[in-house]
Order: sequence, then C-alpha cells, then structure tokens
Amino acid sequence: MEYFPIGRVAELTGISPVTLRAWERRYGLPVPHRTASGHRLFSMAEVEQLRRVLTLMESGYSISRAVERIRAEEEHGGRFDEDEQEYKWPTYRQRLLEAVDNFDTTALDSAYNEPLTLFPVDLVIDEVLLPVLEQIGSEWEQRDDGIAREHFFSNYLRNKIGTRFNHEVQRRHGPALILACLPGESHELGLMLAGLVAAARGYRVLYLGSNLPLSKLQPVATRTTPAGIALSGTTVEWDAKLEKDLRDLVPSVPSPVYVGGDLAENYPGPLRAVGVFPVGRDFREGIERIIKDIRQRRTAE
Amino acid sequence: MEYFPIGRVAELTGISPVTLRAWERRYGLPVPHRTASGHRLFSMAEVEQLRRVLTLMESGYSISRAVERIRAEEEHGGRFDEDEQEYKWPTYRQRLLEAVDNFDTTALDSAYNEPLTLFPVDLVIDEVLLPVLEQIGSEWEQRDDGIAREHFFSNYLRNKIGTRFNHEVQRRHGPALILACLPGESHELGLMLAGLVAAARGYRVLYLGSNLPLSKLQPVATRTTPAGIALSGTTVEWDAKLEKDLRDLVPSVPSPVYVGGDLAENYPGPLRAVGVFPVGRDFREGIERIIKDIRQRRTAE
DNA sequence: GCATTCCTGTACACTCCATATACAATCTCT
DNA sequence: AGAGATTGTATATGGAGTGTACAGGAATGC
Repeated sequence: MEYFPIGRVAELTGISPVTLRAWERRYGLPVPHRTASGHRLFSMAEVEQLRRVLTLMESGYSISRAVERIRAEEEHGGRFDEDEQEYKWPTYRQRLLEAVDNFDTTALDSAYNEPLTLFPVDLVIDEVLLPVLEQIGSEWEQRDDGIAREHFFSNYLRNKIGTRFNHEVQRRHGPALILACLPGESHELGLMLAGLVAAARGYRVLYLGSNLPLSKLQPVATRTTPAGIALSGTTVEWDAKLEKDLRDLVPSVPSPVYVGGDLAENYPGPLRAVGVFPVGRDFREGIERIIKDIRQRRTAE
Repeated sequence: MEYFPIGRVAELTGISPVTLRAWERRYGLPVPHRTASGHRLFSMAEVEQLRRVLTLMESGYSISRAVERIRAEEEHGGRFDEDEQEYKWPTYRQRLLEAVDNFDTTALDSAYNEPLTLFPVDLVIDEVLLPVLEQIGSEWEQRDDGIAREHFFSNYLRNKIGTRFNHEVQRRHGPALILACLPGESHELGLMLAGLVAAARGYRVLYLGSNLPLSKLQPVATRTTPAGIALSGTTVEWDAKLEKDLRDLVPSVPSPVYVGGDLAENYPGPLRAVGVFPVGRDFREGIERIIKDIRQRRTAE
C-alpha cells in the first residue's frame, strides 16, 4: 500500500499543504495516518477522496457542503474500496454489452442504473459507458448487427444524457458556448458529454447537434456572441471542403472556434492553419482546455 | 437532494440576494431551509418556484400578484380557468418561438414548462410543440438562421422527449416494436413521439433512430421478433434505391413493416406495392393505425 | 550538518451571508 | 393629482466560511 506525505498530496491534488491541514482540522475530511513522529501519511484512497471534493467544488459546492455530501455518500454505502472497484467495472461493462446484444432495453436500464447508484457519474462515464461505446463502435463492421447495436446503444445513451442535461440548472447569466458537430459527423455523444461538463461549470450551453452546415453558424454566433464555438469531429475526415468551410467560418464569427475529437487529434496542424484551436480527442480534456482558453482570453482583455 | 446557497440561487435565477431575502420577508414565498448557522439553503423545487414567479412577472404580473397566483395554484392543484385556455395556446407558441429566436435556453425552458404544469402532455404536444416545430421547419430556408433554429429547437425537444421516454417504464414483457428512420431521414421527433405513445400503450420500444441502413434491420428483427417495424420518412423522397431496399427488407423480416410521415402520405401506392403499410403523416394517427393492425393480426392468428 | 519538509497554533484577510432600517422610484386608487 | 401601498435597492453592523501567513520547533534526508 502506498502512502504520500502532505507535500506530494499537494502536488497530486493542487491543494496547498496549509489548506489540507485546515481541512483536516476543520472538517476532519481526510484524517490520514501519522508516522510515529506525527507526519501525515495519505493513502491513495484519501487522495481520491480529495479529488472527489475538487470535482464537487468545481460544480459549485462549497467545501463544507462537499464534505457533507461525501459523508452522506459514505453513509449511504456508496463509497468504494479500491479493490472492489477494479473488480466491478468489467462486470458492469459485460452486463451492458449483453443487454445491447439482446436489444433488451429493460436489462440495459438496470445495467446502466446500478453503477450510477454507487459511483459518481463522471467515474461511470469513464469506466463503463465510454469503454462500452468504444467497443461497440469498433465492432460495427465485423458483425451483421453491428450498426444496429451501435444505434440502439447510442440512442439509449443520448436519452439518458439528455435527461441529465435537462437536470443541469439553466443559468440566465454566464458565458454562452455553442456546441455542434462538424458536417457529416453523426456521433454526438462526446459532444453532449462535453456540454454536460460545460453546463456544470456555469456555461450557458447552446447545443445544435449534428448536420448543421458550418455556414449557418454565423447568424447564431452574431446573435448570441458566445464565449466560444466548440465543434466535434470523430468520423469525419479532413478534406478541402472542410478546410474551406472552417477557413470561411473563423473570421465570420466573433468568438474563438474549437475542434475536438479524433479530427483534432489527427490534424492539429491544418486546423491551426485555418485559425481553429484543436483541443484533443477526449471530451473531458477537450472541454477543460476550452474553458481554460476562454478564461485566459477573458483576463487578457 | 441538492441545496443552493443564496448567491448561487441569485446566479441561477437572476434575482439579487437582497431581493430574494426581501421576498422571503415580505411574501414568505420561498422559505428555504437554513443551516445550523442560519444560512439559507434553497432546494431545487424552490428555484423552480422562483423561475415560475419570473415567468409570471414577464407576462405582466406584479410580484405580489404572482405570489397570490402561485398560492392559488398550489391551493387547488394548479388548475386554470377553462376559458383562458383557448386564448393561451398562441401565447405559448409565441413565447417558444421568441425563445428559439434568441437561442435562449432558459426562456425556452420556462416557455416549455409552463403549459406542461397546467395541461397534459398530449395536449401540449399537439397544440404547442408540433405547431411550433412545423413553423420552424417551414421557415428553414427563408431565414439565414433557419437551420440553426431548427437544430436548436429539435435538440432541445429531443432531450425533453428523451427524458419522458426514460420515465416511461420499460416493460420486459409485451410486444416489441422497432422504430427507426428511413435512410437519409434526420427528423426524429415524430418517431420519438410515436415511440412515446407506443411505450405508454405497453409496447417494448426498440428505438434505433436515424441513419440505419435498412439492410441492417434484418438481424435485429430476427433476434427480437418484434410485433412490427415502424419506419419514418418526412424529408426523404421515393426513389429506386428506397424501393429496392424496402422490397428486400419486407420478406427478410418476420414482422410487418410500417412507414409513416410525409412519405407515407405522398406515396401510399408504391409503398403498398413493396409490401409496406403506409400509416399516414401524423405520428399519433400513425401509431394508432399500427397498434390496431398489430392487434388484428394477433386475433387473426 | 544543513536545507528541506512538516508539525501545531494563532491570527488575519477577504468573501459571503444575515438582520434591520431607510429610501427612492413606481403603481394604484380615490 | 396626491396619498398610500408596492417594491427594488442601499447602508450599517456583525457573524460565518475559508484560504493563507507567520512563528517556533521537530523530523527527514542527502
């Protein structure tokens, strides 16, 4: 079992040692072991716990309330031991896959809900939903029902995520963010997830989905003057048409244009050349980078 | 359960903390919980209530009136004067359209929610949502932001309907019904609404959405042996490819194939010729006909 | 051995929130 | 039009929440 001194934990979490001590004193949140001489030794689990606090705080919780919430989760039997966790994820994935194989919505529903009652959404998305989606996506041409499986699952997920979307509180103020798929892109899930994160961070998300010609973004952007325009492309390829469309788009809108997904991963150079910011493949990383960039522009002004 | 401190509520609603406190003092409208130290903690329901106040105020009510009104609504179960109703539908439609024009999700949300708190979904769908959708759809080429408007609204609606979809209990038993768009069709809303009705009638809905090649339906149908396969087409045109695809599909699956939407309205003859049942343009009428037909087949067996 | 890291405890700064009262602008009603 | 109610906001004062700084001392590690 690994232990970390307070300074290392500070590095790992970005929380200063002083603050960590204050938290322990005031909220007793992580009460780490001590050496015989009194130095704190944090376990990995405690670091995870701190990370969880951070994500809660990102989504608007104050520390005290975040601590309360974590306490409640522990109470509710929700928190996890490290080793149990590792063992469970494949099981969840397996059950999801089976449900999809049988096109069984009921089974799908319970396989989806169970991990969510135990773990926070972010974790479930990363450990269960995305891997399954990826696997199903990768098998789509090897099986005769591949495409149907993929449609079935992604429509299901889309509804589920849409529900969360509605639940995410709408803000009247706060910067707007336009989200849309690149033309020809039909995989919306990453984009929706990114939207979810952005909404949780206080952005007014303006979700336009797929099949919107890029030229049509201009009127929307001039009317709403968003803080950014985020486009997603995973199956689309870089070609002359796309290049021209983007090159036309950038100067016509008053906001920076970001592109995420495989396209951003594979063609960062050409994207930059037309004035677009590539932000990587992963939706979470992508949206983080966008938020950071927007924040920088803000302060730069 | 989630709670928000007063500052956050101010952000969420656009009402200043001072005013919020004044309202509580003067009208006792939201009387939020308090922490041990006396800080207010607003529940989500209270935030909703505040939003309702805002929408009332937007339509001319003063606060005191708005509060009275909300009190009255709570009193007798949110009922309305019957005669006001007729007059209200255009107003709701108008407000929805305005919200879409401004790409204002918050306004959209209140314009969407308000009629739903007063009238049953079916009515709201028929009187408000579909007319607005139709109007936006019909204007898509006359305005430069037409397509964007349409995307914005239909993605919003899709999430909302998706939520209801999830809510509709999934049944393990009961006949299955496969729903999908015809190839090239990207308008899913009618199909989703049809799915909603079918689910409410006890069908196990297997929703596959758009962009599924018809040939890929065969493996799904043989695995699940649904009571019917319902396809939707509103913008697609009848052509040789579609004719061939359908002609191939019908004998390959163990279930009757139905087609709804404009395509069914405009080409009932050719559809019948390839063994498909056209069920009309309107989603509600369509799903009724499908259910009726399935029932007849059942009893015929 | 000496720089670094960590310990405890107290204090401070800055923000957010609470109550209470006052005030000015607007509405309402006679 | 003018009295009175309505309503958003301003001010004053104090407490709560939270990050950080500082002092004096001990442990750690090369």
